[in-house]
Amino acid sequence: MDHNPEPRKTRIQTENEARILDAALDAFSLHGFRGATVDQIADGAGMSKPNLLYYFRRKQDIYEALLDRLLDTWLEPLESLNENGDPIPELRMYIRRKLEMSRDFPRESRLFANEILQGAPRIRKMLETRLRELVDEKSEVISGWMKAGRLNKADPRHMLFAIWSTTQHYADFDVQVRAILGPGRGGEGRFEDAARFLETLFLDGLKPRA
Amino acid sequence: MDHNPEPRKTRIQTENEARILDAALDAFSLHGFRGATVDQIADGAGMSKPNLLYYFRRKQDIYEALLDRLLDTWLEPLESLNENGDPIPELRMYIRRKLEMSRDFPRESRLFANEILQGAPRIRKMLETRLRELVDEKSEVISGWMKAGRLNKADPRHMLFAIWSTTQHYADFDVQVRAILGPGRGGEGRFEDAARFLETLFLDGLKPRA
DNA sequence: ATAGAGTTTTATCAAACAGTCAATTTCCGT
DNA sequence: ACGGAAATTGACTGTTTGATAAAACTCTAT
Repeated sequence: MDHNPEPRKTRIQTENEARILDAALDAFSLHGFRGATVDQIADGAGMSKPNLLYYFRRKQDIYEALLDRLLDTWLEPLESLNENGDPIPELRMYIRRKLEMSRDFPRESRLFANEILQGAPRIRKMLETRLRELVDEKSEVISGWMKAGRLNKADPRHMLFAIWSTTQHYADFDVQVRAILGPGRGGEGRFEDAARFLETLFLDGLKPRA
Repeated sequence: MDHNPEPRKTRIQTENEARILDAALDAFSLHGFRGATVDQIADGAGMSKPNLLYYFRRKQDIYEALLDRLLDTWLEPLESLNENGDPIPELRMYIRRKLEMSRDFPRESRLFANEILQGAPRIRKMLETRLRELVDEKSEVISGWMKAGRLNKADPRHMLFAIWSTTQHYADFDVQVRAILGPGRGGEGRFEDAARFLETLFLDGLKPRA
């Protein structure tokens, strides 16, 4: 009755798939799906193109495997926004974690940015279902906090957009950020500066209290 | 003595260059430099590929002409930030204008986003010189406002990053924004909702006043 | 050690690609 | 209306690209 539902992976298979996906992340995050080439990925993974295509039969398969694999990681911080926590620390934590993801996984951020920039042809469905439901759910939570007077009243969805955009900016626009901050301010400390600024912005805003 | 410094442009030349640049903006903003093809652009411009290449000899020339042409437009709102104005209205105006640019020129925004995402190989120099100097100058203005107690103290450069990222998000991540807001909230009104939210965020923040 | 699955390589293909060229057609000032 | 400049076209080139086939090699469980 066992019709071989999950072919067991060999050591080599596991290793090579990992190398391929890593090289593919480099290529796709930098050039987008169309701009990246299989040769480039094979080169980065240190193997011949036909050998790469032995593991992933089509270029598209590599790309989709990457997106699949990264999706959960990407949404996890929002998923763990806790309705029963204090709004301010919850928000602070969410912003901090999103910023850390930009610092630690910039390629992943750029991969998603590229995909969405190009019209999200391969994850449109996911955006309209899974992501939308998650945002709907968490928007209710935030809305509840606002109605209880524990947060200023504002559109919770646009609030999430603002958190995403400001934090992901440090991965997606890294080149620009570093060009502007220069070698001094643009070093490793830039993420702490960003964290400090974003905390001020999201909690207090910029208008001095009268 | 006249060694033909600026060959006069004919009517057809003017028209065709405009059509090409428009079609190129479609293509490059959606697929990036490497992902867009000359055939695609020629098709969009309604002419044959050799004819297109009669006006721009290389693909790269079209791309660079686009970037050149759009740069001034793109930086203009920041350039017109007025040191002698009131900080709050100045900020409000700047955010509003940047948001309007996302609404009215989403392709231009995506073109720059693509270029920077891909490491800014063709505008790196400009980022490190012209843009950086502009930001330095305006950061001083903002810093002055903060020192005078007319704005909360915060890093002015990261403040600009926040304004850029939140406003451009509505152009660059438009697909995602619309997927999440749905047909109801995602209609034309989304920019007014965004404007309202961003004003609340940047001026008051989210923490209720004690 | 060996058989067979698993892996890698060489050789190759057709399509897509950026760009060229010579020949033709259209435009426009006189 | 006409002559020369400007514009357009079809046919083509060399290269890159994604993908395939089959042969050769390597690993591993027995």
